[in-house]
Amino acid sequence: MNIIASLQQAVAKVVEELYGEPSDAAKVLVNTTPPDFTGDYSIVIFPFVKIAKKAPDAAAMEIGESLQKKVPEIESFNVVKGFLNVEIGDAYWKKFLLSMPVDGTHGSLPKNGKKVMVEYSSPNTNKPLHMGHIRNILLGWSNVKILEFVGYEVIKAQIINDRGIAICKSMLAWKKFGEGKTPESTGIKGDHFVGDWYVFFEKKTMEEYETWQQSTEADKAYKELHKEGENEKAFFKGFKNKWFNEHSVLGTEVREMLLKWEQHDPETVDLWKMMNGWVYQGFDETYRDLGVSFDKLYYESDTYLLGKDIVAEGLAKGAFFKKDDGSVWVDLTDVKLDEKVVLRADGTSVYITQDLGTARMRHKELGCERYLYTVADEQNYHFQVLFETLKRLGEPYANGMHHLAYGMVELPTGRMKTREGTVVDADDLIAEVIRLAKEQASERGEIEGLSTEQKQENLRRVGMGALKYFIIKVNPKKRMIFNPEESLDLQGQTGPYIQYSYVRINGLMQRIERENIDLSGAGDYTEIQAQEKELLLSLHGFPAIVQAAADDYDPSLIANYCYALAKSYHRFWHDLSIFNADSENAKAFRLSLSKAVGAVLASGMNLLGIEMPERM
RNA sequence: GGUCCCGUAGCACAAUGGAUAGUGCAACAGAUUUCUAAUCUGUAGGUUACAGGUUCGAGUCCUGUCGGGAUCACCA
Repeated sequence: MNIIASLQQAVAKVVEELYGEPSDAAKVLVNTTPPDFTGDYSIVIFPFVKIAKKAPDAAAMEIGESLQKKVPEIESFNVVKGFLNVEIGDAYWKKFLLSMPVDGTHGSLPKNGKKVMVEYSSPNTNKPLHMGHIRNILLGWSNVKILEFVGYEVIKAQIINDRGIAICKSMLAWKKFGEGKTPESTGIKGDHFVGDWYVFFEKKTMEEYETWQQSTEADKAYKELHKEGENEKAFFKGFKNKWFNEHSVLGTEVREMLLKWEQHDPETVDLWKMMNGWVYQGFDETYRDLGVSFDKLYYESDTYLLGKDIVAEGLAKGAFFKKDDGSVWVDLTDVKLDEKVVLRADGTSVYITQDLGTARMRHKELGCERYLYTVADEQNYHFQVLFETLKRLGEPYANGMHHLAYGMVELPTGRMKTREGTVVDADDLIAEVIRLAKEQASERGEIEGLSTEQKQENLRRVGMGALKYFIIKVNPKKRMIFNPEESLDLQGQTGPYIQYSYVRINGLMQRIERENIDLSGAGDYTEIQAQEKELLLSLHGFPAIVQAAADDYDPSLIANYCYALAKSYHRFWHDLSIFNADSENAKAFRLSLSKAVGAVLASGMNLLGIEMPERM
């Protein structure tokens, strides 16, 4: 058994024996001892002083003495201000190290037979992926890996928002002004190509709007509708949506196009398929660069009409009610949410209608125990409403629903805005960080003995490691500020820092192989140093970190863990000789320790979707 | 205005209610006859927004104030 669990149980037992009151072993607090104190683990004694009817230090001494008799691994203990610090004997640590798997399975759990779906990315097809998508994708992917690691079968899914007015704007712009150009003919990546036409549409619309503002019609609208003291500029800014819906030629045309699409007009559907096809080719490339994939693709064009049957059921069950105009609502005011419409008066769906339908359809298809929706926290309210509504409908999977919410990514100048051109494009960012890695590598001089392809691949991993680590290390729930210029450091608390410690270990492992070094003396090493103990404690704690990350859906815990482990390793490397160690046993031990650290680093980073370079 | 989230060093981020609030960047000063210096060591930087409360113990929990953000569409 894990020593921490042993300590917890022993403490609970000792407390009961000494003071006659049972206590919960799981609630006994065992921390790693801070560096300034002696010991490996510290047990917090304060919770027991009341029942002990003694001063904290006296109770701690008493518990410590009984504990030492019960737990043979305890070598010594000391008491400081109500903390019981225990030191674990080297025998335990050596045994731990030699029994720790180095094949990447340390901390993993056997298959538990349960299924989880993780939905992530879920882009719109009218524009390329940006910084915000990257956070979403890395978070989703990382959760997939972590859940698999602790035993779940995970289904990776995305819903592609492939329909609606937005994609029609791109389609219309291309049809009117595209002159038959294609991504192929222009050499522009498909998703960017289609996104460019969306932007072009917006530009043309603005031109039309500005021209219209000179018309007598506009003059009339201003005179009739402007607020007291509102000048023309302010008025027309606020009037834009109304103008687009009621006066714009392009607006009319694009709405006609959407209508044609909904009526399955063959020409429109063909155009839609062709342009979305371009977008998917582009997305595939970005997903490949990010190293992610999906098991299930859902298209909004297939799901947007779902959910009406559920609404009818809900109405019959009395979970929903109908208003006089025929619209259907759910009343959630008793749980501090509002009344929400679930079906329009004309019988057409709203956003939540299709989400209700999609949830049921997916459960029927996948039968998962849990469903995770990786979506930005601006939709918190929507998911509260969705999940609560599913519960009221009595859907059997409703309690397994979870909104994996994450904070928005902002720039130092504020939110990213398409219109202001401040959106950080995903592909640009990926290219830039790899370029940066190459630039910095060339300043460091050549690595010998590698082919050009190997070098390129290593540097790609370094660049992507920097980018991914920078994003995934932040607690997902928090908003994050992304500074593209300053943020992609390759020094300090970064992906490359961790990768570098792995590369150092990799060098050792190659030498072990080259020189056919025997590691069997590791168990006979007798003087574990502080730097070594630090590593052992860290390796020992990895499974608990993974479990916490899985429980909280929080990969940043693993990111911070990997950094701490790498930092300990760099210090160990600096302070202690490995191949030139004082004894053969020390050498064997340090090499074994290095091997274990390398395995856990690679495994931890893999859970974050980060690959390790062999050399750098 | 209602609801929810956030406020930690110049900046970016840590800290299951536990010891003296940590780490990186930026700044300054050092370390390479030794397994890769994308490394290591040191200096400086804090009334954890503010005011109360609960607790043996509060950055963390509760209340209020101030500041920031999200959301409250028959949009998605």
